[in-house]
Amino acid sequence: MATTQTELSTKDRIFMTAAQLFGTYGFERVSIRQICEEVGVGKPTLYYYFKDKETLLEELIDYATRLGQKLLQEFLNPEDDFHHRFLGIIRTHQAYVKRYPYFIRFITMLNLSALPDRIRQKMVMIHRNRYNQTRDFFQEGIQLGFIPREVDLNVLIASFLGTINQLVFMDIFAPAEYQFDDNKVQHLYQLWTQRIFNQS
Amino acid sequence: MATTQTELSTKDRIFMTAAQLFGTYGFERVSIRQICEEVGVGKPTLYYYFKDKETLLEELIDYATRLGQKLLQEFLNPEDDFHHRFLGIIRTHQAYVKRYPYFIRFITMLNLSALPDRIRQKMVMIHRNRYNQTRDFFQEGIQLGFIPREVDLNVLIASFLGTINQLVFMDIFAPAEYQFDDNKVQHLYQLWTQRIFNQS
Amino acid sequence: MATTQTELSTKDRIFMTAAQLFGTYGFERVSIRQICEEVGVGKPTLYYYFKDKETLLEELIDYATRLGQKLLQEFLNPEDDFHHRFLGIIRTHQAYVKRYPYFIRFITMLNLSALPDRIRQKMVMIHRNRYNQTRDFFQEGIQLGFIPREVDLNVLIASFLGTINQLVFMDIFAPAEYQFDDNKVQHLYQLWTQRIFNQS
Amino acid sequence: MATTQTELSTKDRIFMTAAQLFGTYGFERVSIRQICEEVGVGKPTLYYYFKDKETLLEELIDYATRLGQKLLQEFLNPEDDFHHRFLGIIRTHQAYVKRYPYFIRFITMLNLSALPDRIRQKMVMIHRNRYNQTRDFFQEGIQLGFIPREVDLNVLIASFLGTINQLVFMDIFAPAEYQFDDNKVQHLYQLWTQRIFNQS
DNA sequence: AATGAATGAGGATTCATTCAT
DNA sequence: AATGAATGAATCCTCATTCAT
Repeated sequence: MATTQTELSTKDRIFMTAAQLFGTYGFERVSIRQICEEVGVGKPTLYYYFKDKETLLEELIDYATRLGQKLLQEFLNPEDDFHHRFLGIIRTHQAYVKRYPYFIRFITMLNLSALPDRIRQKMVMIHRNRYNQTRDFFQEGIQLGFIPREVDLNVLIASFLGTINQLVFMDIFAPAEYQFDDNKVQHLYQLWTQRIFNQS
Repeated sequence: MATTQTELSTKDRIFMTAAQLFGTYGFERVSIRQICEEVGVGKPTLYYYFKDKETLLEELIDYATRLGQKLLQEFLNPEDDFHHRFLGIIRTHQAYVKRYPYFIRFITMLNLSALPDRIRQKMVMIHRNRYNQTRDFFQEGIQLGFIPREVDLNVLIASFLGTINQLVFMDIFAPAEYQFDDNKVQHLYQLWTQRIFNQS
Repeated sequence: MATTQTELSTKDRIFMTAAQLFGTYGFERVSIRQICEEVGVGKPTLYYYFKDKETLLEELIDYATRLGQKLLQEFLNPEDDFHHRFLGIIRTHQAYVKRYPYFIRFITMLNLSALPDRIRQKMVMIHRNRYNQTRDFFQEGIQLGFIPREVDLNVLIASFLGTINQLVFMDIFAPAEYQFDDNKVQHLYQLWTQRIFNQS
Repeated sequence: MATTQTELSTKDRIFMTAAQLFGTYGFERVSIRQICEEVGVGKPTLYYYFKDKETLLEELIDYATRLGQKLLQEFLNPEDDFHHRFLGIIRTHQAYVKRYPYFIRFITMLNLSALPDRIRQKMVMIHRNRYNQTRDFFQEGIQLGFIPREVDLNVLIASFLGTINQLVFMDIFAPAEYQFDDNKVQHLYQLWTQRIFNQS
């Protein structure tokens, strides 16, 4: 019995369905029953693979995080110059939106306040890491002279992360009107390199 | 028995407590029982004032929206020049964070995907309005020559809204580290006026 | 609307039904649903009166304990002489069996090993208290010269408590054959006073 | 690979683990999963050896019963005189407690009321047999003149069985304080031979 | 002799909501 | 304006058990 590439194991089907449903309706509004019905298995099957609902969510978050890291490795070459790496970061996010629409939706729609405590703290850590990585990157930009010293670092980070988040959000939210496409990537890149960063 | 300014009616106590709890734990994770226990009334009392949980949420959203509109009127003088109005918009958001921390928390933390349909559509409208208002404002900026024509309007809007959202989010979320204070307002204003907008 | 003496409140009906069912099938084998169906109320009604299943059990134990204490006060006059008090203790147990057959069954059939931890510890305390009270009583008997000094106190206590327990158990268990009746009380009393205790 | 005396077959390991767990937590509170995890095998393995949970329990009971019978044969010599046989019966129980603490715990803690019907009836038979054997023994004692005729036979049986049960219970339950040791055996024997039985 | 994967039935508990008072 | 008592429907989760391998 040959298994084609697109045939998913029961566990993976549960995984994907959960990502989709959590991303669509939110963690609280999706019941175990709903997931199992969608997948076409009994509830105990889900519990065979995942300790509980919270753990399922946690594994999804870990998976989504790993996806992001892989993309980052793909698009961010440490040996590139500052501008190229900046572009790489933007492209990473765009690629996430385009390649894994379910997972970006899932992770974007996760509302901190509506999560169990343990998960909430995990998400806090993830946000913090992203913030710190961005800070380190921009600090290097300052030292390299690409970023004017009078610009407030925190405001700059908020501007970058906020903008990316917003573009992702709009793509997810109203894809008919606002695609996070190459055009947007280019314009965003130009806005920063030609306006915000110093011209060498 | 005199009623001092700080004594709230039962209805208002329910209202405020709900805002606080929804903002802290999310709509789904707060039960009617929890609200009533916090307020110290029986559940039928809540239902005396609000048709159901959804309606309570809706009224909270309306109220939060009205708060925002009032602040906008206070900080945005239509007769001011473009730059001042731009600053006014930033200040409106900052004022919201500082004056009504419960409500900004409540409205920011509302997860689009986790809401009942009717409410969800209401939120969609609110987001859309905010987007359109921002677009109109920037279009005026383009016509007035403050904004370079080669900048993509959608990217610009995403940059502005996303940045503001991010600053609000950080203030709510890690107030010890990232206050949305006057300093941030100034730096954000300078970033846009000195870098992004054209220098006249 | 006159309420006769035998009409029980919903809470009391739940209480009594639970005692009966727990006594008959054991704590674990009785479901909340079963209790509610028997009483004719919905499950949330039970939870309105009792925090959870464990608490219901605990309140039943407390109630059964209080019943026993009341009976002890009725049958054990501290001013009586040693022999009469000894008889009083036996009579207390007999009265429990006859007056509150549901509760004696309930409390007798509670198996230590099959209980939630907290309840288990509570039962341990109850057993210990009963043991200590019996020990104090017999120690007085030793000092008064009714009990020969060469008898081991622990063995004596075990003999007394064990015998009483066995008589109760048999009455509950095979009431058709072994009633814990006045006849049994008399014979037990005579066995101890004429054989085990010293003859003055 | 040599199998030493202490290495148990998988079936025996399941058997012993079940005895221990049932004795500790009660039949109902121990799940098949728990047993299998403790033993380190999958659930189907258990079902390979035992038809179902009820059967497992039944086999355990049979085994425990056989253990008791063997001990009885060891300690009760039919050719001994009445007093020695009486001592033998006490010693049998003591030996059970000391040699097979798991099984005595298991069998003592089995709650009649909380068992499946078939098992319950089996236990009823076991209790009844024990009662009848004790009755036969004491009846012989009456005929032999060791037991005064005015003593009620049922009360006497209840006294003996109840006392033994209580001593076992205390040993199981609070082994630090009340060991069913040789000292207890001696004192119990003396209490009956010197006080309750006739002095020849 | 043993297992990974699956299931139907049922467990305790909580939800938003309502009725009579 | 407020409450005590009650409910149907849903929640997450676990149970004993089985099938194909």
